[in-house]
Amino acid sequence: MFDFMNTARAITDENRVRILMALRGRALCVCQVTAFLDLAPSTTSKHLSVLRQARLIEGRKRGKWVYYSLADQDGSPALARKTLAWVMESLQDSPSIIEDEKRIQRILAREQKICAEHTPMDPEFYHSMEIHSLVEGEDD
Amino acid sequence: MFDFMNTARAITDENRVRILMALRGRALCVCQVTAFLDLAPSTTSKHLSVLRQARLIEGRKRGKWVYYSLADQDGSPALARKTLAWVMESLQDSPSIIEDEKRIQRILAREQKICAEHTPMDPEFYHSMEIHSLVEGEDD
DNA sequence: ACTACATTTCGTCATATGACGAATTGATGG
DNA sequence: CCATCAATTCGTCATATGACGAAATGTAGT
Repeated sequence: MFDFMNTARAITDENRVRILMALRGRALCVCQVTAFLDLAPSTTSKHLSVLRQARLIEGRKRGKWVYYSLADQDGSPALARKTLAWVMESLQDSPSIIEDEKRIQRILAREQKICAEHTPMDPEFYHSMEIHSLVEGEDD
Repeated sequence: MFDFMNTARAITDENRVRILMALRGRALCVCQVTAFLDLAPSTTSKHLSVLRQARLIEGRKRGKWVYYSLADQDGSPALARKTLAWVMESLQDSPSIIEDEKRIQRILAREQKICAEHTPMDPEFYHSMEIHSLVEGEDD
């Protein structure tokens, strides 16, 4: 019950739900999520922390940046997997989520012009271009 | 998105989740739910109102009493159905929920001694006597 | 070591939420 | 009609939550 309520509370906030949907099929670092949500970095960080504690997302450090992605299909508890499936299924056609996706695309494009290093380029990290194969390697 | 957040917020409260689980397979009136949760009637009423607005439960008036049951499989929106399925599936083995079930049984037994009319008896109302019939349809 | 930048932690503040009791509404039955 | 009981609505209060900025932490490059 505790775990369930913890998970339920994690998806109570609209910005956190937007983060989950934004992470479909890719990893984003905190500053990208911050730009996306247009919040203070500290606020974004807190949201990510809540989602991580609920085991809905995972963070991987890469140099200065921490990249967050949806929790691994296999490694995460059943509750987290079912919750993600429920959220994705419920919102994939939501107009505001589709708008968000466009917004993310713009942010990613802009970032690549300004600062190429920002997007991690090794294919090892990048098999998350499709929704199915979310970040696989696990080393910390 | 609005509907989704509304639904998500509805299941953020532990007492509301307990209500949903308590209503598996039966209808309960407000005073029974109140006894079950050990809350003030006004508080229970508010919780039920939130759940009903999220289309997760339905209320039917019977004389002085209002009986609440889980939302009908067919009549309710897909979001509500999926949400209920997710909650039921996630919590059906939870120890605290099993304890709750015992508590409900005690309340129902006691009530039947004191006031037999309290439990509605026509089969038309009782479409939900089994737990299974509520949770099983999970395809769309 | 020093600087720059990304991220996190912490303290604070405004608002949202859940609890209650009092008062209201609605139905039953004397 | 009036009393009674179930349920709801409303006002209030304490606490939880999400927002921010300031400060701390961590990493890379000079």
